[in-house]
Amino acid sequence: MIRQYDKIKDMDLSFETKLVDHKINEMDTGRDLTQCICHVDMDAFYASVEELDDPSLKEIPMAVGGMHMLCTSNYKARQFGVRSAMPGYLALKLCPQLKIIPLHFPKYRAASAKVRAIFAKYDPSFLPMSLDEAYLNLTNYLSTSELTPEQLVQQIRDEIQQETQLTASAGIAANRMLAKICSDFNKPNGQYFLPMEREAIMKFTSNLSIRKVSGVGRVTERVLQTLDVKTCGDILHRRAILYRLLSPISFQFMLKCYLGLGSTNFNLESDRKSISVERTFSALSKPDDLYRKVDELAELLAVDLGRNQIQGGKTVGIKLKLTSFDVRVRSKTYPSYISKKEDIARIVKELVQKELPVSIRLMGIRLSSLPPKVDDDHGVKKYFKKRKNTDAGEEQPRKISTVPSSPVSVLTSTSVTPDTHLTASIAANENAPSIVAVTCPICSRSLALDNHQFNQHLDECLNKVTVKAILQQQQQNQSPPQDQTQGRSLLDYYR
DNA sequence: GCGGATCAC
DNA sequence: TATGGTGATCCGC
Ligand SMILES: Nc1ccn([C@H]2C[C@H](O)[C@@H](COP(=O)(O)OP(=O)(O)OP(=O)(O)O)O2)c(=O)n1
Ligand SMILES: [Mg+2]
Repeated sequence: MIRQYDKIKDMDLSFETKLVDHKINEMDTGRDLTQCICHVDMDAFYASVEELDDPSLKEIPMAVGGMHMLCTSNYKARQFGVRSAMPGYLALKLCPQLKIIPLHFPKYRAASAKVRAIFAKYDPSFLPMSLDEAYLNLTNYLSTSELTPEQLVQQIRDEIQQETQLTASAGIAANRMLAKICSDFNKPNGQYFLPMEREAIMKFTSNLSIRKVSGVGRVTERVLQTLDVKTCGDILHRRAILYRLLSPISFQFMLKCYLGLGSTNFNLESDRKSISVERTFSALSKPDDLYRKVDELAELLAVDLGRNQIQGGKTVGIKLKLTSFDVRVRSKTYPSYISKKEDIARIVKELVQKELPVSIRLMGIRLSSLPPKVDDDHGVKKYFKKRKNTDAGEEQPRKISTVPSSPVSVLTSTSVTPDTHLTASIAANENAPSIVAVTCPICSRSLALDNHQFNQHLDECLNKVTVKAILQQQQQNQSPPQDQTQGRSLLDYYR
């Protein structure tokens, strides 16, 4: 894609610009500002639930999880850089006083149920995204009430606090994408209202970091940064380039970011497409050990199948994470549904066997191509679709990639290089493959990287300011001849 | 349909 | 000592 970019960047793209402008105009005109969408997100959820049972935890840095992995942390701990999905033992290096509390899922489920009961009062069709998070469409409720959106959401949050002693943050806006971002604006224990008006929305997005948009993760952020796109507003300046470089789906998603468009309706009860189970363990490589794992996982998966009343799946897949952390996925599709644990185990073992020899730290098994959901609703009713939502291609961000063959490249000729997946092409097409030994000015590690890799490394280092500041502080404070390995491993984690 | 990858939570 | 688990989507074959 970099190569494509180099080729395109100096071309005259007035034609593309005109075409894109027309599309933008179309989308802008179709904007739906009639709905009032609210995103509610509980604050430091698991940690806050733990603080209910032990209020002394509120005063100290605390995280929930184990030495292997933390699920979340309270806000005191976040000041030290302790976050979700961080190994506990590394978090302890950032914050030696950190107290780690084991997970208590039944408590989180109970708290979640209370919160959801409140959601249901204001929107019976609310859309839960996880135990601690949901979207509500408040349009109907507001039409029967004198309250302003802000007053109503304040009331909902008050009610949550009364019922659970837990605090929530909320965002109110014209669609899900915006409401989600707004809920983060005044977190914790706050709310933000973005008026359902075009001007307010355009002002809001113009300066908004693209990374705030759900669906734009670390990788996508970096790629867009390469194209000088840091905010949603930047998308307009680079619209022609983006049109040429991105797939139609990705480009459409970018325009939606620029315009602040998003879905307003909730596709409840969409069919599940796969069911899986995976486990991490200390390294295994002996075939007998691997096959024993297969049996354990097949048993778990079979139970889960029954619990969810799923007949089976036609596609059986495995996932192996090597001790190098490389991941391999393999799958095979059959003409009939697989469901018995013995059948699952047999097929999975065949798939595993082909990968031998391997040394792995994780094994996962998965069934997909599941049967269409059984409606326990009999009779002809089901033939009259309860179509609450006819949105085709609704909320599909993800996967920035090169456009297969843009309309223009068809005109301009020649089968250009087969466009590869974005990340692959960045690695492969990097114009200066010369690997150079350099020393990172931030983490002081010597690195053997090409130019692009080095820049990525710098980005990472700069993104982790909090972590590094604390690390350096610790290195200074502690006796000089100390764990070189500890500092290194922590930085490796943020590679 | 397959495999790699990204993303949310 | 120690770097999770589940499900979805997208891309290019
Ligand atoms: N990678 C992750 C992210 C989150 N969670 C769990 C723990 C969180 O408590 C819960 C909710 O996720 P959030 O992203 O909403 O994080 P918190 O609610 O903990 O914090 P906050 O919303 O205040 O930022 O999901 C997890 O297990 N693994
Ligand atoms: Mg939360």
